[in-house]
Amino acid sequence: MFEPTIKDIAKLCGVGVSTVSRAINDHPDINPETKEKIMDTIREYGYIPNNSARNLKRSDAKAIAVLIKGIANPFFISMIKVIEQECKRKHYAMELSHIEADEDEVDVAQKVVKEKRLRGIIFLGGLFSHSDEKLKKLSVPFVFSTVGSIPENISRNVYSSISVDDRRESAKIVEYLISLGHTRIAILVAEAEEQSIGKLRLEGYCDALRAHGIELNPKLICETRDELSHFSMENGYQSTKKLLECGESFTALYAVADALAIGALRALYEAGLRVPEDISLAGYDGIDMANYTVPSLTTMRQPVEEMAKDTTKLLFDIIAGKTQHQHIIYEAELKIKESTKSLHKQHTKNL
Amino acid sequence: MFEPTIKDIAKLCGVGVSTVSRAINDHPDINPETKEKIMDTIREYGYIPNNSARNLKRSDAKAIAVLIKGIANPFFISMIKVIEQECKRKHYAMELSHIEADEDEVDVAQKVVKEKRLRGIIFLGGLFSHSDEKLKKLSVPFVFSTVGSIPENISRNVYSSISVDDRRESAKIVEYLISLGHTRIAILVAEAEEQSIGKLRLEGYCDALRAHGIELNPKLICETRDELSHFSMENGYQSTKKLLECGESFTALYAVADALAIGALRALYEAGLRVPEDISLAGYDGIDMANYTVPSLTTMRQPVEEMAKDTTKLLFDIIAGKTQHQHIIYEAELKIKESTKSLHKQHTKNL
DNA sequence: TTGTACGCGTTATCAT
DNA sequence: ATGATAACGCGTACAA
Repeated sequence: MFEPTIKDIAKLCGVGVSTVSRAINDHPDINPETKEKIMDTIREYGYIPNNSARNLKRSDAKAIAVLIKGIANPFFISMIKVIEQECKRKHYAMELSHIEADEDEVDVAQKVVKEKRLRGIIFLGGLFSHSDEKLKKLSVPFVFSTVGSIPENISRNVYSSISVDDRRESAKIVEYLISLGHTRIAILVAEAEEQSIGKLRLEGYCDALRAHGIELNPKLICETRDELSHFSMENGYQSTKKLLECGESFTALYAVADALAIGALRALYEAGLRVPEDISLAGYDGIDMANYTVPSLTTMRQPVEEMAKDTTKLLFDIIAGKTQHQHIIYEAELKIKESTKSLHKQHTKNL
Repeated sequence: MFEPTIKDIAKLCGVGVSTVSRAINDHPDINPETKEKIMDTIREYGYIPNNSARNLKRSDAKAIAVLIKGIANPFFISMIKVIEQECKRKHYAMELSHIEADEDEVDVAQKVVKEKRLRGIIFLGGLFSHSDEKLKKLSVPFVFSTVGSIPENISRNVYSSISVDDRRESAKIVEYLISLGHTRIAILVAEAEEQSIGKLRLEGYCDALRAHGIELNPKLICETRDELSHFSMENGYQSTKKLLECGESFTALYAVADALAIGALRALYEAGLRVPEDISLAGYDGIDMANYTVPSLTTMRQPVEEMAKDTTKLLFDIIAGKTQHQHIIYEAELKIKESTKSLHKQHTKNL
């Protein structure tokens, strides 16, 4: 297969390479006829400009990159869609790139920037415990957006961030359970490592109990199995079974992710327990599916679309020099659905 | 911010550029001491090789690309994971790229190949109605893998494909419903355009009914709403409501995707209909979630992991010249769960 | 073992 | 309006 270059096309048309270049890139200073002839032969021979060569020359590319850590997260999918739309509106190209779990996001970012000459970066997911020094090496502005953890040591001037305060929001939903009269509240928590979102949500749970003088019962803290992927339904299912087997009684179960809650729902059903009559169940995230389970799931909804939109807008504003770096924290929204019930008799009807 | 090039590093170390190049690329013919010194200064100055320049020189990159059309599809996520693993095992790099709905996959593929000098391509999703002529322009082998439609006009020598015969498998699950004694079987179908997977699955439904002499009732064919995204739970929910409102009676409902079925499950529940006592419900796809609904969902499971694995293996084999192009068609697996029930009284206990 | 010099395919600058 | 040519940053043949 013959792969023509710009030179070949030039020769074929009997013109210089620069003329061909002008034709390709819609430059104004070219004779329409020449251009047409060139475009014809380009089509005929199936010429495709080499992007590497282009990027090599280019110093600026009216494009941004979105770097995702953890592509399995359904949140990111919906965020990407929104970001994509926003980029289109601004006539920016969007380069999507996937970072492996063991890769360093900043390193990858640097490479991509060099390669594609981008104007900015959006980080989706991943923890962000990088040193300021390292972050400063990134020559383009970037926004760290996550439905997940809020970074510590915020370096206000080095980058922007869009996040939800997991610990605080997690406490809120536990407070809600407490307000319903629950005191024996079990928690299903995955990946409780330092700085992880699981850990943060667990801390929120502890905060809420403490604030209401409810003693922490370690037996009610169910750390999900590490072999299974975090935040999977399977994991929620298995862990709930384990929790039930241990025999400690509880009236409410809080799963730190909706996916876990959905697995839990099934496990409770199989154990003959009715939700919410026997056990109240609450999730966290606000994924679409939570609306369709039977019973539908009480959860904390993270404003994903809004966050994605603002992330993009913020990045473009920074690129345009319209604003400094910002750190925006969103509130999640308590969505009360069918899976939770008050223990106070007089309230029963309202739920 | 100073962005050093290979020349800068060379100067800094007092060596030639080729020596630096050798150091970077782990060439054997270099003095270990020189190499160490070079690597040190590289670290110190934060030098990052420019990938565009590299790709420009390179003629072959021990890498493949995965081009996804429709990133929202949860299947692809699990397929990507598997493909990624396989690539790692073979020490191949994997370039993930996302094709927009309105983009031409072959065009994108050509660009990516030129840019990255890849050895092969995996197409995930998308219809594949490209002319042979166009396909031949792709200079590297490619495998078209889909849980979805099986391409017409198979050009056996131009490319490979891995697929499931949607029409046939769809007929199977309808046959199963028929075998349970159902004759008034409604279908929830999305995106019934020509050649789409929705259409194919609908045809399978028609095939099965016809084969059993059951007359097609147009009122029981519920085309989901186009405004909503295809195959979403919301769509399944809304469409089922519409179907129920139209008043036509049926004993079984077949949703051409599990996501639709999950929405349907909720709609049926809200209408006071019990599954499977009042209505049997069947899905298609075999997504993870189908196991956790209450009741769990009878569905046709597509062997996603296996397909992904074989897709990768096939591509590597073709690259290595070990095999010709192949067209493999997988069977889906009927997973009988709680959502379907026999109408024959004597069988009730078995379900 | 190391350095020099060329070329990869393109765009931009400068003449013409 | 068009063509020649110099970069862009890197790998590599070849010479040393």
